[in-house]
Amino acid sequence: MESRVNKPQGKRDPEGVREDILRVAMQEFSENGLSGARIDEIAAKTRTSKRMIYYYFGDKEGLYTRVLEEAYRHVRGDEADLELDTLDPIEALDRLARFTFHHHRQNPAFIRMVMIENIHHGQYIERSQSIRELNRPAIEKLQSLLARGQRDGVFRPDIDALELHWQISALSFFNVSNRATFSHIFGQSLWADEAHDTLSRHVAAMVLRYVSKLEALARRGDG
Amino acid sequence: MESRVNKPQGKRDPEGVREDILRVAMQEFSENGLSGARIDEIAAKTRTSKRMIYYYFGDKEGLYTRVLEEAYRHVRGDEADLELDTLDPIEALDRLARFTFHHHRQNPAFIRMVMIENIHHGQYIERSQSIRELNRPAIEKLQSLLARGQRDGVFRPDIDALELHWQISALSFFNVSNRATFSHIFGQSLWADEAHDTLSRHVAAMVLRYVSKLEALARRGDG
DNA sequence: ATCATTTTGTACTAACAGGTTAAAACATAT
DNA sequence: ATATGTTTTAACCTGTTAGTACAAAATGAT
Repeated sequence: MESRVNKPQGKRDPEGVREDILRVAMQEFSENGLSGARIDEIAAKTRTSKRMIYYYFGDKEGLYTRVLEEAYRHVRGDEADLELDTLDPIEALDRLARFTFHHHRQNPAFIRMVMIENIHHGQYIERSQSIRELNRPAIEKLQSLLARGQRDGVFRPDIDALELHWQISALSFFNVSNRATFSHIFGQSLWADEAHDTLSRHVAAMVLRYVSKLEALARRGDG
Repeated sequence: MESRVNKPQGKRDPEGVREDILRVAMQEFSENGLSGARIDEIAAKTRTSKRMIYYYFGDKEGLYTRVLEEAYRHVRGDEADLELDTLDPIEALDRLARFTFHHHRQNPAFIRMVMIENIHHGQYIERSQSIRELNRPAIEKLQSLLARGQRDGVFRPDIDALELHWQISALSFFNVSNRATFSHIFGQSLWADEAHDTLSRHVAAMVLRYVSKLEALARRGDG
């Protein structure tokens, strides 16, 4: 999608090589896991050589760690453009929930990297300060959204922003992460294209119902 | 916990050996994944030898598949004793949600096996008919619970049992599966022992609010 | 011209890891 | 006892894989 802007005319392109390696490595790690991915396979799919992987990233774990960071960075970038401040709190929360659900669904490689990292008990993410800083702002935004809704009297006063973020994440993440086992057991119906919208609406509804005061719900008259 | 009842006095004990292997293999696979686990390591931790693993399970994938089945079997066994039929629908759903949340938290090895299997796109669970049959009844029970609540006029009529099961699972699963990354980014607060009860209550509340008619909620007067 | 950085290429290695060979010990039925 | 199938032991084999050694060259900035 977003390729580098200033490609050098000469034959050297260190940044390009790095990015090429990272792109291929993301593909391979997210598909096969840390121990499942093969350095030789990654090397073969880049336009450079195995030697360069070690030159730039040291070892397999170093490469994996950089890929993990890159996955978070790439995904959190998109979330900035939501402009929730311009909407009233209910609209904003509805939009946020649907966006998160949709966005996770669009980024299976990211989801898989996070799954893999959790299998490893988060031992590589622990080395990364930047990932933490990348994600914190999401809570603050949600916090201020909640505060607005509480000031307006439409949201319950005892809702915790972190917990709500957790709930939205859970519903959105699981939809991608557990699709294989869940749909083997219970069928594909929830993942048909038409069901996607429905599910997304229901997730948002669940969140809004949880957060809203009863009066506000009754006023909006949904069930 | 449940060890074999009739241990033979002689030196041979095929069933015991099988179970011993499965127990150790579950430990190793759930900890390290399919490609991360080591047959030699598994063998070393059993009271038998590597050769016996191949004798009983064919190859690594065969062993993994049996471990996966065993994980589902073990976990689904506990869910039968809930006796939801004796409670009124609201109580029953509350209890089901809390139980699921708690139960997932008590069985991290199961959660990890499911995560790992999803990383493999469910290619091993696909071979197992039994796992499907183990899980289907859960939906039927939930379906009849919903029907009761709808008959009583306390639940909304347009709630889908499969979708609701999915939602409860998502909230309960994510709590275990993503603990490492989530708590690295946002802190440990949601996983403190005291927070467990709170979170569990909130998950149940979220589910009940989603499912209930507004009148029924107002009558119960919770916010 | 100098010099650090980046790239290429090949061959190698040492450990590892999944899987096998072959034969012995055991249990049981006849 | 002997025959027969099952379970267990111990040593062995082979392909794979992360990572390196070594050597040299192309490039770009100063």
